[in-house]
Amino acid sequence: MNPLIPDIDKCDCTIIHEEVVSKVRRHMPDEEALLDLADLFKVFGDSTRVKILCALFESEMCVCDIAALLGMTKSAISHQLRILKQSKLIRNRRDGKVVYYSLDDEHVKNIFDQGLAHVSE
Amino acid sequence: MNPLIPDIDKCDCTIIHEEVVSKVRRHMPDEEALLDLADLFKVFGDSTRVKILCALFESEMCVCDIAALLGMTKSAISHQLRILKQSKLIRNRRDGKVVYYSLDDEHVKNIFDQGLAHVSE
DNA sequence: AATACAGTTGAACAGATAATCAATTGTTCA
DNA sequence: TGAACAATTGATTATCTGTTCAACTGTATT
Repeated sequence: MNPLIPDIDKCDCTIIHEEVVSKVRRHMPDEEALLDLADLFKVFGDSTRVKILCALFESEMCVCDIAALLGMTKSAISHQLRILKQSKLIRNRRDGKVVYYSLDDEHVKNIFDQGLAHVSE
Repeated sequence: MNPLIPDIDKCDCTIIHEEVVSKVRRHMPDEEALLDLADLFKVFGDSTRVKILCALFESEMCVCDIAALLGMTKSAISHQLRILKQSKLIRNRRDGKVVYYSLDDEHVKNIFDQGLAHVSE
């Protein structure tokens, strides 16, 4: 094995631009950060969750409200709210029988705006 | 059917905050834009594609380079590059036998930076 | 205590998805 | 022309994921 090109023995091809690969490798974020980043975008990658987040940009809402807004069952919404909460994107508070959900992150709006800028081109 | 609350007959619950729901509904982006937005984030929601995009932040790369960098087969990389290209996030140019890929969108970096800001908290 | 209702949960099913493998295309060079 | 290699493609398979359904929890009200 060529000692100059470690960690790439799994690749089924000849290295064409060795300097480029090692330069890029030095600048890449940690593996763990990239996995977390992909997981975050995975949460954004569902239209139901996107709609929920967009709704919460405007106002705090209870599960019933969101279900009515999106024309879906409370169960389906609740499952998605759980995922959004696990990702620390939303928070909730209980008032009697009603549970209100709201945004818990200031980055989401920026991310969505940039995303909308891309898709509307 | 109550004419004051259209479009929500599929919901299995009593409307609790009718004013909130209709106010939010007025401010929501178009259904189509939200579906496109979710599809865009779906593309970002895979660690292989995230790594490819991060790599291309640094430098134009050929399929071989990317495969070597990530320790994956050219085939697997090529499949993902196709998805990224369909989403107009990257472009390519051919030089002889080699195909070089590079970024084709200025929003991606901003989106990733905001995303990394969220996950690193 | 009993009823009503907002919300949650877990199992199950259908649809989507990413890596693998084998076959193929496209280009260079001898 | 044919060998070599970068890259692409389609089918297959294992895995993941979102909704549905039924059962359940928690709180208020009578």
